[in-house]
Amino acid sequence: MAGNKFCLTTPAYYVNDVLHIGHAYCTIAADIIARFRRFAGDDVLFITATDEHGQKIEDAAKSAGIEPIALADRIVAHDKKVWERLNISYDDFIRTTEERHVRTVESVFNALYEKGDIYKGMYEGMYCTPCESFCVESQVKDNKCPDCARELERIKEESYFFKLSKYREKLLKHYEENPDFMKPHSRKAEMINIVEGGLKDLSVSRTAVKWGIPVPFDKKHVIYVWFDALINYISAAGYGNDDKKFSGFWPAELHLIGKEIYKFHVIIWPAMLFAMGLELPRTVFGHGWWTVDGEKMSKSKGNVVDPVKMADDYGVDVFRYFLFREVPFGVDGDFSEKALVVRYNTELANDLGNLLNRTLTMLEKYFEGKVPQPGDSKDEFRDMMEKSGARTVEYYNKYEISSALSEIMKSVGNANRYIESSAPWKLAKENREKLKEVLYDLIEAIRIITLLLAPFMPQTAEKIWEQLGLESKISGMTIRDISWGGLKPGTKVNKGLPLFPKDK
RNA sequence: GGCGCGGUAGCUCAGUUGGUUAGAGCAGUGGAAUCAUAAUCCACGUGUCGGGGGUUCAAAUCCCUCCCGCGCUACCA
Repeated sequence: MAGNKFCLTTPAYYVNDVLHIGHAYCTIAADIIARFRRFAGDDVLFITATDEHGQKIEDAAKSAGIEPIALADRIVAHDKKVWERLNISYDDFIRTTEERHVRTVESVFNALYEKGDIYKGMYEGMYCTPCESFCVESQVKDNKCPDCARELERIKEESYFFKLSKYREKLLKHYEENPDFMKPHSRKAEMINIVEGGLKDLSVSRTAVKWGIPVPFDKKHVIYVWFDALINYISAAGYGNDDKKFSGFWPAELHLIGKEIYKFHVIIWPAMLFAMGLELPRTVFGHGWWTVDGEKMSKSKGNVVDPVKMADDYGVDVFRYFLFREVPFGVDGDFSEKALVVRYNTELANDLGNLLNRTLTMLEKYFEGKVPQPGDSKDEFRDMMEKSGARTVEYYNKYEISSALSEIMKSVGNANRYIESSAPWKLAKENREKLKEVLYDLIEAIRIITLLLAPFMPQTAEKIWEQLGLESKISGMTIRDISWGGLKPGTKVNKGLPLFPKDK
């Protein structure tokens, strides 16, 4: 496992909108996995991106009275601050307006054109002149525009097409042979149906749009934003600009995305990669969506959750914890501050925070704050904790990060129960040797729990680490350090303030 | 319309390839304990597993059908 190259990505976020809980959710998930992979010894390339071309940006810039690139610059600066605030450890942040990306897109477009997988044709569709846009035909009723309800006309427009249809069988074969290509599995059937039902070639250029990457050999066309944006994954991985890097990091292990853009990532993008002769990412994981207090999130309702505000009000780690604790990773869920406060009080303050606090207090009280010499017998508690740790690692490996977190919290529960059943306060009077064993077990269990929890709550983990009195930095720890017995007897603990105070 | 995903305890949800009296957390009630942020631990659930039908020795789990909620339906992300 050690030394594996591990590339993972978030989507390229469109810069016409301010980041909300949905973007944060996806990026934090990627961050958790990236942190775990580094912990597991992998050489990680964690890529996030912004998608900056297209009609929407052009329009937004116009109404703001600035150039599109100026608008994008502004949003990008903001996004970077948000990611910093949320403790996102990305290795690369690529913008689709960057030179390295533009050149890659151009060369891909050229290559596919030469190969014949991109060809010039006519796009025919229902066009709404006032909206200046084509409408999705299946949504058109009575020849009226679904957006503005005005009359549509059927028009033809010159366009370049990507031969998506050519890759139908190859895609189906790939799905068949790689059961973990699409995760979670509940999203699979629909995609297979779509592909089986037949694929139409995809229009990949626009003449009405100005803000984008021009087709290299036909400048009146601009490359369709999706075709452009998807390529960010390989331009950031080094394709066309750093071959050595690219050969190490591609194929990506994981594309993390929201379910709304699943189709682009399991049908269109793989077909593009086939056309380029590149390998497909190992896994595309489509996570669910958040509602807020039971309602759909929307600007008009004014209930859009601002991740920075949540981090300010409750703490970054608490927010990160909640997102993956409340809802199984992959399905839809509901966000509410009320639920967040309940989890804070019960699980973080009462269970985890108090576990650390009571254990350190006993250590101070009975052993002057020094970790005692453990017994050499392998007890039931230790066995249980080791098994739980192994399960946690398995879940991480499968990207079932909510299950990983849930397993960690089970360990916390086990430790609290162990205190009750062994009653150290009695042992202090009756059985000094046994007391040593129990307290060593507890403090060692906390150390391991902290390592496993660190990808979710990096700052909290550091704080616990300090309180445990450990000299080495937690960031330097590896997966080998979760094996039992790593804590040296004699270590002087350093009890501090409660991790999760309850005066909220 | 087509395709897909859901409908399990008051609430939020787990339930792998069908198999002992259907589980967890939260909330509620009672109790124990005192190391601790009055935190912790234990005990307590007559749930039509959306409705109906079927397959089977056996179904929340497979098949059919109906009802309800949600999403997608391809190129203004």
